[in-house]
Amino acid sequence: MEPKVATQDVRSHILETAQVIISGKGFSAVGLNQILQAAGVPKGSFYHYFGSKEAFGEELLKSYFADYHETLDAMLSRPGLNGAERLISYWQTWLETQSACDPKGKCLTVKLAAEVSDLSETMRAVLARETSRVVARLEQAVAEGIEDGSLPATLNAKVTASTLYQLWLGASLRSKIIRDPEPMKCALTATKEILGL
Amino acid sequence: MEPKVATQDVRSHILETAQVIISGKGFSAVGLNQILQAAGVPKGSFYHYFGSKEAFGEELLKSYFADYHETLDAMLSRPGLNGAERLISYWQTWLETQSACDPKGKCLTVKLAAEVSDLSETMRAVLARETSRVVARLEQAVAEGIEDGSLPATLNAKVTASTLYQLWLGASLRSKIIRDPEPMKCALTATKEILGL
DNA sequence: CACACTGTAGACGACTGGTCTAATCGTGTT
DNA sequence: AACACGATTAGACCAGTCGTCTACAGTGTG
Repeated sequence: MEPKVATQDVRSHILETAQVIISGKGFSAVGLNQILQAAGVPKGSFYHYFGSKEAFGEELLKSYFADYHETLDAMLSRPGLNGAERLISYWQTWLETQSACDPKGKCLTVKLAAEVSDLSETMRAVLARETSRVVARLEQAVAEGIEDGSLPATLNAKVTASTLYQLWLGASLRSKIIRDPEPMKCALTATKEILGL
Repeated sequence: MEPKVATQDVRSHILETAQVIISGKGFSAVGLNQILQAAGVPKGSFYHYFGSKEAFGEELLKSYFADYHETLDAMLSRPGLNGAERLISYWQTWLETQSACDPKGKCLTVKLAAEVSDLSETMRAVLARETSRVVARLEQAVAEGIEDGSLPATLNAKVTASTLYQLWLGASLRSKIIRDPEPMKCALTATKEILGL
């Protein structure tokens, strides 16, 4: 017998299970059945926790980004490093997690952005809002790097953050296509170049 | 009554119709019925021309890239411009076509890469091969720019081409998410920067 | 005319999709 | 012990999926 879990945990358990599956197969291509079967939750329960598949997708993204922001902020606040080093450590981590096979760490933005943006307005809105927050946090980090002198003062923090985020989004996409981390390595080189390092 | 069309045209007609629909809704989310109804072609014909939905997807990508390579090559061969100008004109065009509403011009790579890469090995292979050809053509263009002196000789053609392609892939993705061409404008600025213009 | 062949036509099968209603379960109160 | 009531679930539901299959139209050839 499975250990009994509190009600809120069922919800999170569905979300966690789904994240792994969906980050692999996408949103439309995955049925509720598959997710619920994997989670060991009966189909009837789904609509007790979520209003619809779309609402569920929204929650999935929200919970994913909640984690993401936390990790991101931790990395960009790490003491003992200057601004430039903190930024590079972030992208170094990106490279590593996205190269690894572990589906748990795969980026949902890369996987779902194109598919979901034309499919669900609410899900797109979550992606828009949350990725903007990521870029804003990166912008802050760039500004800090300029402040502490580890980055050239000639940089425009906003544009630089945007550019780098886009570069890495695209690099991840291309790595996905060719099944090789080389594009992300290339992106890391370019990142250092752009940051004047 | 519809005008009678030659047999080969039915095949292309299906492909053209599908491209518009799929570049909007994605691959998994679109059913054969929808495509065939829009094209005015019965289901029986579909399986006469294509072995399966997946095989069809492969052909769709191939035909898309056939056009793409042609346009790309035309743009990067245009006489009267130096290497740098030809490159910029390509990205200027990218910005315009992807900002426009016309679904006919939407980039299938941006739309399908993430979805398809984990869904169909054969479709992924087409994407891998064809995007590599695009990058190779860009690399050649960068090399020409260095040759004719319109680009700095310090550039590494291969890395630069890769980086720029990835940057634009990501910029398009982010523009899709936030429904605003601003990321691509930012990419254009960054492109000029990277090219030393 | 008879035949073969290419392509059209769409009904059909087996199955899966998301959704919802109606019943069951669990727990706390009387 | 009996009840009530919300939390949870089983399973029906139908629309839609891809793919198959048979029937047939049109054309060119012998």
